[in-house]
Amino acid sequence: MDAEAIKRSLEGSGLRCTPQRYAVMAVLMEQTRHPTAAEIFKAVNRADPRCSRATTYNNLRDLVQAGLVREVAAEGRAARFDATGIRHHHFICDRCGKVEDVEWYDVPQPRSGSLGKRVLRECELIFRGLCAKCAPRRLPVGRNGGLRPP
Amino acid sequence: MDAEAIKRSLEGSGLRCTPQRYAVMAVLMEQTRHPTAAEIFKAVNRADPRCSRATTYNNLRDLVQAGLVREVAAEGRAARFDATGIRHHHFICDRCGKVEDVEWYDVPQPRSGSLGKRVLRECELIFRGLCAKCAPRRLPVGRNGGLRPP
DNA sequence: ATGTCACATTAGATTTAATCTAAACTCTTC
DNA sequence: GAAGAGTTTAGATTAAATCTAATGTGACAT
Repeated sequence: MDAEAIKRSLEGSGLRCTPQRYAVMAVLMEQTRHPTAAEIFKAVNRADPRCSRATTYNNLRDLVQAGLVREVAAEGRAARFDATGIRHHHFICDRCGKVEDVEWYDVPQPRSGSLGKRVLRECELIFRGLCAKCAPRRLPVGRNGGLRPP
Repeated sequence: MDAEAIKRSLEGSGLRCTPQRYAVMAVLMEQTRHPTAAEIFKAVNRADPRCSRATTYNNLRDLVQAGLVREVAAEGRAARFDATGIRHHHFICDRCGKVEDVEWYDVPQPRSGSLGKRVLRECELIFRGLCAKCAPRRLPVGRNGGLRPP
């Protein structure tokens, strides 16, 4: 995505396009994987050493609130983020913890009643296993994770 | 689950049934929700004030390694755990962050090819929205935004 | 242009979660 | 009862995230 588009999407959400905010957004969009907040800070701070940690975290919070960025559910202690506009599922590597995108497809709704009084907004799939990089070294001793055969 | 069953499942996995290990397991099994490591430590430590933090974390790690407990994928910085009895999906509340179980059902596999060289072990669904407690009020995250409750 | 006000940013301190360390304890087996 | 693997402990340490209080910036009404 080009600079203008980032600028427009920020301002469309009522956020000023400051250099720091822009940098956070740009780092997130050029990544295919989902960096942690700390990684984003390092990348932004490397590009402009005057950008502080608090600003990165504040901007991340603001971007999530504005809906331009999502926090990704994953194990591990560091929050991971995701700015891609396209819907996708996630694949988490058992071995290295990386979070990758998996092409989107629709998922059947839960049996009516099993959600009770809850209000459903969205749902996504989390796949687990070994990523392309970790897979060749050793095959897992896994059980079938409830997958329906094709 | 009763005490004997916990003891047996620990020993079946090659883990000694120590009072501390037992306590961690018991706390996890009596919870319908998925406590964070810190909450588990507090609960175990309240029951037996002599149980240290490191032991709780060690035991949690050992139990996950033995496959008796799973770490649950969720936003937020604290690891959440789940004594894997029955398979289930997860519902995460947008407002209060609680993680609840949703009845299990099988999920269709991704289109062949979209996983590439990755090795799939399991998959689960993550639903997002408002939990039964938060749904009726529709208030912003955190505190009451100055509105009088209904 | 200048004063003002809301929004942003900053360095550094603080809080919180998790992990590490080194010593001590406890079973089990010989 | 000595040896040794496996556990536990208190406290120190690391790492991530957040808070604080001061400062900077830009829009805009006067």
